[in-house]
Amino acid sequence: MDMKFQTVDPQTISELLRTHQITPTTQRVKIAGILFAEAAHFYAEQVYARVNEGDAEVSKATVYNTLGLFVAKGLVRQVFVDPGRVFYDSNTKPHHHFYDTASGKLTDIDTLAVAVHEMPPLPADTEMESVDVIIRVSPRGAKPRPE
Amino acid sequence: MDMKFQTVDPQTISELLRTHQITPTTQRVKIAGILFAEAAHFYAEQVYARVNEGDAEVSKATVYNTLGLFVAKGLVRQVFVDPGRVFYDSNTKPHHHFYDTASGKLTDIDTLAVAVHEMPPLPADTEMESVDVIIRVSPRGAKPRPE
DNA sequence: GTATAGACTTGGAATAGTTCTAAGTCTAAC
DNA sequence: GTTAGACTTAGAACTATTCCAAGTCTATAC
Repeated sequence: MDMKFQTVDPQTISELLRTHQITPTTQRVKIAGILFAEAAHFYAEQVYARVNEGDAEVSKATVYNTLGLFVAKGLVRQVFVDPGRVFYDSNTKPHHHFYDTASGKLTDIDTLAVAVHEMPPLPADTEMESVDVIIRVSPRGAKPRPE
Repeated sequence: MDMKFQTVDPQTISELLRTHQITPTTQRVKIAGILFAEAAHFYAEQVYARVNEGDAEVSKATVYNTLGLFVAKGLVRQVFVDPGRVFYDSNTKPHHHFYDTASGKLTDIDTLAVAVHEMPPLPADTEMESVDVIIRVSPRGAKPRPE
């Protein structure tokens, strides 16, 4: 069976899932195949569209369940840049993002290129989970707001 | 440090709105009064609840319209930290945020406390709009990945 | 092999936040 | 006092996501 977008060996994917305590079902392997095939950022709807492009048949509920599971297991991470649309990022190495507000496109920024220093004291009795840096950009010349 | 929900002089607010090319209507002044009364972060639902606490009567549509208008005019800024819930921040000075993922509380971080240096090259033909740094925190000892 | 329990998947209904729409109200200018 | 245009409104519509109850699969016990 050939899957259009999947360029990652299903065997490899299954192992990846297993190392994250995820039982590799058919649907999960397909979804992971899409997420890890290329360094891109997807939202649920896109994953749903891609996974059902060929002869595959995966329900929307399963796409959401699976993405949620992957997040819980630390396989992918969520990026919030847009109201009401969660991006899923399969790059788990620490990095940041450009967000083109006009096109809605997310681009990675290597952590080496941006440095946050002098971390401020955290609120009392809390521990840090993550540091997200989002640099919003827009096409040059397109003035977002008149002065 | 505890200050109750205080009101800002409507006269002052009207002037503030006018300097931002916003006609100060009754509803807009009330909403701005809430936003600027204290240094807090609100989402639409909270503004709607507050503005209707007394005898006021402002519709949900107007709350959304007004918040959108304020954003467009640069009076407040949106913060995206949570899927499907936009925070509105009346602090327009450059600053960043702590986000407590357990309580959903946003806290300001002065830019002086965090510095992003070595800005990476922007994607071609784009210009920067903003740099948002969000440091996610959770109560110490809490299960890192809630289900 | 068959039985079975628990995990997984499913379509569709439900929900939440937000936007849209079309009609009504207010206001400033004439 | 009319009127045009800006503003507000209730409720419908919309979108992303979650929930639910029922059905399917799969690994293990026999």
